[in-house]
Amino acid sequence: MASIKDVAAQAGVSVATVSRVLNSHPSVSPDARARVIAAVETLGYRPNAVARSLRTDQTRTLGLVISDVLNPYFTELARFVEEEARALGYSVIIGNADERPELQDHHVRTLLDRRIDGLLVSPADGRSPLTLDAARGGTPMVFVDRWVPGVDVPVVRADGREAVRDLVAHLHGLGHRRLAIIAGPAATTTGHERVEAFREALREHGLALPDAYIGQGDFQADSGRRATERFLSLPEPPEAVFAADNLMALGALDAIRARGLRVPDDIGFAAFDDIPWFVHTDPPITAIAQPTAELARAAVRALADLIEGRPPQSVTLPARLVVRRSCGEPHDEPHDEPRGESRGAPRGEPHADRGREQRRSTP
Amino acid sequence: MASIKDVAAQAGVSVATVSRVLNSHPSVSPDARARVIAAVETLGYRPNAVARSLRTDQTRTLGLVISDVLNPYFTELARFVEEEARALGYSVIIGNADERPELQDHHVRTLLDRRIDGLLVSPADGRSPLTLDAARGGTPMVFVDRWVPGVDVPVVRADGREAVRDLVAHLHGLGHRRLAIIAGPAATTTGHERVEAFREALREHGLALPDAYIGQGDFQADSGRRATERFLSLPEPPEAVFAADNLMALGALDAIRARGLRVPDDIGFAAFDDIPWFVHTDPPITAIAQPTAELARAAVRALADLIEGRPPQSVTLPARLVVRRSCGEPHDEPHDEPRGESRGAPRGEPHADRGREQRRSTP
DNA sequence: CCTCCTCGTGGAATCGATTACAAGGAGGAT
DNA sequence: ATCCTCCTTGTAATCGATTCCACGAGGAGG
Repeated sequence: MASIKDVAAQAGVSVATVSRVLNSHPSVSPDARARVIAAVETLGYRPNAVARSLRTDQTRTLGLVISDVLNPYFTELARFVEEEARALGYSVIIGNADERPELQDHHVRTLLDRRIDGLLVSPADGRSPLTLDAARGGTPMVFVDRWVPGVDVPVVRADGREAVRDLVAHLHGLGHRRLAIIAGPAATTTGHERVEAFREALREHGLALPDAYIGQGDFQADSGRRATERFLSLPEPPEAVFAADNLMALGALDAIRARGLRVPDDIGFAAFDDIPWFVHTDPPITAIAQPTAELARAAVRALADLIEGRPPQSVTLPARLVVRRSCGEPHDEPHDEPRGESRGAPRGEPHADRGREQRRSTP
Repeated sequence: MASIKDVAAQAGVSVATVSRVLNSHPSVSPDARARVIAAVETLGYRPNAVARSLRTDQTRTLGLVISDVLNPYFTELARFVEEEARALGYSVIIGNADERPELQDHHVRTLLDRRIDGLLVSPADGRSPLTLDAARGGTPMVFVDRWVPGVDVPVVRADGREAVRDLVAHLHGLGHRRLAIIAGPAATTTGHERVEAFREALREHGLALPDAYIGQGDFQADSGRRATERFLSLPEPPEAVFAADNLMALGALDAIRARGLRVPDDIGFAAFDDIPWFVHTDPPITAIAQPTAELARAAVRALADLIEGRPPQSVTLPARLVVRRSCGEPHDEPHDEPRGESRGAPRGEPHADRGREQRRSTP
């Protein structure tokens, strides 16, 4: 592969001049510039990013460590992160922790070894010392979605408290009283925050959240399945189950279906994180949607600010409840309402069924 | 951040010795080795991968350019690719082309600039000259899933021909005669191969595939929606629709639902690519499943072979039909069969509903 | 006791860029 | 004509590693 020396030789100038042309430094004569450009063209030269990074001590690369690529929420996040980063002139390297702390460490280490300019982390485990060392060691870092309390790192996340309150009001309004939750790992903020928000919302309705109604999950489908099986085996099983992420929701649905039960007739159901498929499940699933694109953009901007020496901003955006049919039919709608063509969604709507959905802001 | 010089100074040896210890070169005295290791420890030294890459001319990194991260099939592929690569001592950088040729070019260029050791590509557009130039330019490359004919690059892919034939037999057996397909872009191999397989299978049953029954999609949900709307507006709409990937399937379901039609009663439905959610849709969707993990592993191994100078192997694995209920109830099963606990799947089954599924190999 | 090998070690070149510094030439002001 | 600027250019140092080569010490063999 051609190097800068080859270009210099071909253009009859020194490597310094070639470099100046490449970096659009002003003091290069039009003649030299033209000759360099021609040489670059004929040789098909592309600067070696590795060498450049070594010299300039910057890679124009961001690391993104997410907890689980197979989780559509994180996939979407990753996609928007890359988009915004590209707009700001950065590349993104994704590390998938698979909800395993040691894998998270592996990726953080690898990314640090590659001297990425900054790190976007959604910690699978807040206790990993490696990540915190990196932050203290001066690596620009921003937490997305999940964070670690007590560390001086900007946080970009969604606040589901209001939406959870709306959800509980919705469930309560439909007559459900025994409400259970499948929680994420306690080592993650999203793991216990969602439980606390749920517990608090229940209290507002004079309801308790017994331990038996808290399933310990790990944000993976299997744990949702197991927790739900346990719920259903209880002498007094819950009337509605709330899964704290969409993968555990998948597992929970598996378990409910395996029992031969029907949602919402036999049991109400809702999930955190909204994904396109929730419109097409049987029945469509009531979910709490996060503003993923905005989160991604805010996180990248905060990280870029940190890297480029501007003051970064922590951001918290509200999640919102999207009501569908998995908790029961709303009272004000007839049960066997005809579904004609007239109900078709207008063009441009991302999902046709959204016409039936009700969005809640505050009750 | 500490460099190799700092370690050398701390250990009282030269940088050469430090480097030898780091690369476990045999001729280092036990004493020196111990001092270096201690120095590395106290300084928290980690070798700079950028500098190392510049010198050794290898990055131990693979590039993976996929057509769309939001497509669960590719996400899964990416996950397994990273897993296998990690096992072989490589990192992976993912580039998401979003089905846009110019974005694919952007990522290929960026990855090449970073001097990745090899490239795994699922071409969004076979006509992109950049990718082919790279292949001819000597960059180790392997095509996954999609490929470009007439280029000397190993291909790892699934062959859906048999499974499509099984699907058509299944549809025919359920009485469907007017069958339509939502195709992917003609510029991709998977785009036209699936149509050809479908057409051929229809011919075996004496059925034709009129142009009106071929929807031109682009592997994105929206195109599936539009194609399906067009099908349903036909004077003689198809009795069953086959979507060539899971995202177009999502769009197609949106369109069917918007019309107030029911699957499978009003229209039969099937899709290429099986995803976990297909078990929980209304109704569960009959799909053609690809052996994603095996494809990913084979692709990474082929690429590693190429990089490390061994002869690489092209691999083609069969896809297989997974029958659920979206094409109609199988004749030999009662329609309103009771769903008791006895039908629950055994523990350990990834998805509970699989108990109901029938796997076909050949009709 | 001398020679030859082996082993451990350090010096220095190298990878491909960027950039500080010096130097040469052109042009304007005096 | 001389001096001073400004503009352009090249030489060489540098980033942090790896690795070739040379050198000295020490042991084996003659």
